[in-house]
Amino acid sequence: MSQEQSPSTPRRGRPPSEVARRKALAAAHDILMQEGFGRLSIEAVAQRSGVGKPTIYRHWANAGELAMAALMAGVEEMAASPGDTLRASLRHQLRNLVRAFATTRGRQIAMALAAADPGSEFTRAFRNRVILSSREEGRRLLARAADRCEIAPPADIEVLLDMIYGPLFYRLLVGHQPLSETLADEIAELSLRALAR
Amino acid sequence: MSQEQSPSTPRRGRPPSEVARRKALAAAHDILMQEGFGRLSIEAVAQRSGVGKPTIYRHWANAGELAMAALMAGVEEMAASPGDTLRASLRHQLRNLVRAFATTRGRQIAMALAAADPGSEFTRAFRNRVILSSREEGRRLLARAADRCEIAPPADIEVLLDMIYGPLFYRLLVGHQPLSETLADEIAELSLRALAR
Amino acid sequence: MSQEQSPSTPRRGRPPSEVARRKALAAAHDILMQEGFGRLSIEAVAQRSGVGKPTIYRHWANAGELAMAALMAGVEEMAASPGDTLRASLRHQLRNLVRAFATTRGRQIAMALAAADPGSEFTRAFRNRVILSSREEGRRLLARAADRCEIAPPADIEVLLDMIYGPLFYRLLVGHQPLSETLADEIAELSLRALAR
Amino acid sequence: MSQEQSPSTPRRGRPPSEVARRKALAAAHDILMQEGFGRLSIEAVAQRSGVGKPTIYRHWANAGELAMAALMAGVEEMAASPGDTLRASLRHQLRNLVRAFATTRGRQIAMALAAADPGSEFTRAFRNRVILSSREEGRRLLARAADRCEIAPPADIEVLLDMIYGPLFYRLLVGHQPLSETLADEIAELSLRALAR
DNA sequence: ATATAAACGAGACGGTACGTCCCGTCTTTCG
DNA sequence: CGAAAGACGGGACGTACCGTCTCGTTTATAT
Repeated sequence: MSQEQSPSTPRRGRPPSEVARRKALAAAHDILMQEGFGRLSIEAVAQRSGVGKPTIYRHWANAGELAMAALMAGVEEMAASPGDTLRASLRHQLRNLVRAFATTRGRQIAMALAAADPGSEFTRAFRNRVILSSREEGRRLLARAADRCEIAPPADIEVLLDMIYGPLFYRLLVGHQPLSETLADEIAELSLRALAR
Repeated sequence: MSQEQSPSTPRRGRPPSEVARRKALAAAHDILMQEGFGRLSIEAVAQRSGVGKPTIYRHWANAGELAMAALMAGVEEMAASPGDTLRASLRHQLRNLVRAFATTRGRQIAMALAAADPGSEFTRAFRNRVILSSREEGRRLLARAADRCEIAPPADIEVLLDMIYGPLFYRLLVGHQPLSETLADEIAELSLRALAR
Repeated sequence: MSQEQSPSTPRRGRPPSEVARRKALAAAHDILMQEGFGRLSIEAVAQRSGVGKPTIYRHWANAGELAMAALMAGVEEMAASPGDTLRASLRHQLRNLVRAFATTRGRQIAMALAAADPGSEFTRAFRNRVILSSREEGRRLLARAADRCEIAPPADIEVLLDMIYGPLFYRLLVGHQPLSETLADEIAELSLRALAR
Repeated sequence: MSQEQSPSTPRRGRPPSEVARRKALAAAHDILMQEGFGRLSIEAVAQRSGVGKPTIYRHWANAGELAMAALMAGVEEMAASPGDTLRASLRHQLRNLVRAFATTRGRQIAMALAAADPGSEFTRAFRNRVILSSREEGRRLLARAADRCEIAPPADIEVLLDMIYGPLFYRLLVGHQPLSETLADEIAELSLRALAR
């Protein structure tokens, strides 16, 4: 993995393919952050990274996939949200999410998702890892709270989850209101009220 | 339609052709429905409509704006949702929305919005007319219900509105669950529970 | 009082504006001198002169004709070349021609002629007034010299004239040698030698 | 970068396709002959030849250069003009030239030259190969004749050459007289008279 | 005096072509 | 062999002008 190279002979031998892959991803990420999704082209990535276009096409089918790959790379799996009560852990998770998405990257993630071929395998992976992982974490939080008899088991947990996590993407996409900590706290509050026995 | 002339504008020269504008919009709409947002190019619209490219550019700055205009044109202002109770009228509105967005046009609307320049005047108009008009109608419904003392005045109405209308766009964009009537009904139910005094 | 009418037309309505015609010509001339023949467009002339495009098209059929008109306007009919002998008058005329064509306008004249529709009435007029008038003057000079018995009447005067005036356009168009006074003098000299009895 | 290879074979990457180049040239030539210089557009050449526009622009900077290249391609270097005397060889060469230029191609050559950027490298090459090569051949003929003591060495050979070859382009461009064999013969005759000792 | 009518400027129209960018594919050379 | 470099046929971009066509506005006669 780490092909240590002597600094005096930088271009000796053929660079490993993993290096090319990473250079392409890094260049794609830079372009996304600096110029936006609309300016991300295979051509530009090849030029900026020094990786050949055919090599890029060997890894990703089109610019959309490359964008999703670049955006996925930077996402660390959201750690389980700590907290003694459902309120506390939900608040904690939502605040993290708001912080994560109220950035340039957040906007690019939404655009990449909207532009992606909805049926593609790659899109599904991106959706699960980047968009729906928090929703699944939320499902676990609710299940644990129900186990603790902190709440009644919700009738339609899918809709409830969408009401918790949907507003974030709604605001991110539509932009009528900012992604703020208040939003996170208030969603947690209202969700709990809807679950009150 | 409106023959009113701005009194300040003397309007020299040949006036823009309403016919050309409509032909371009119709062609754009057809392409969106038949081939999708990604295939909507000014070139294709010009060819299909018989309208010259410069004329199209005189009306819209790029393909995104043209798409939004075409999608906006078909949207009739959502009529005030009837119903004696908040529950009834909210259910009615949400079912209408679900029906409206669970279509090809719905998907195209989401993609157009995601791809649009967020700061543009045109984007703002599209957002307000197509995306946020239902949200404003919901605000009116809630206000009337509070007036009738049917519910307590909600603490943070903005977040509540996002929890009502956000899930629709969340599902539309992410596609993890279908836009169904059950969703509409369940959102209405849970929202009311969160508002219970 | 004066019931005088043009015999052919009663001339109702507003007469064509001589001012507009002149403004267009002046603007065309300026563009030719400053930017060259290739940049002369009806659009640019309309913009620079403040004259409407249709008005320009009422006077000239295309940019080429307008260019020729503008170039013709500045050409004063070459006065009869003075001189006691053929040598003197030919030298005088050729020096004048060299001076006239070794300018920006000279180059534009050649380009306008090359680009013009060879069969057009306008082109013929331009050719006769701007290009061939000097050749006709040369014909007169030769005839007069023959009358004076200064030279023998040339066998093929057309070819001789082309050998006198052709080199100017050859150098103008091809640019392999400059248009200089030496050229003028040498042409006169060699022509006389060819005519020596 | 410092490891610059020998200039003979430095070529990395896919080499330019000679086939594409030739197809473009052939299409350009056809258009010139059938429709004329004014109708030669890069677009039309791309369409007719099946070569992509960017590929055409990789070879030639604009339609003018492409036209010159197409016109140059068909010109076989004028073989040395045979003949025992200067009169014979000059006559022979001029008759060939007249025949070569009294065609559609001849007219297109004149127009291409007039429209070309006079300073461009390409224009210079065209001028030398197509326009001035005959003039250089004429210089050689005259030098040889002077060596043979057939004529006196001319005082200003440049002007003499222009008087020999200028009339052809003069007639070609202005069109007041046809390019005929008589012209060729008469030019030869008059030139010799001017050179008579 | 007041129509009437022609020419005016402005400017939008359907087009053609421009020259550029990027697509995704393909050759070729090199390490 | 795999990866770089880079040309290829394509297609769309957004712009410049083309030459034509309304518009509403002068400007001159002809009623």
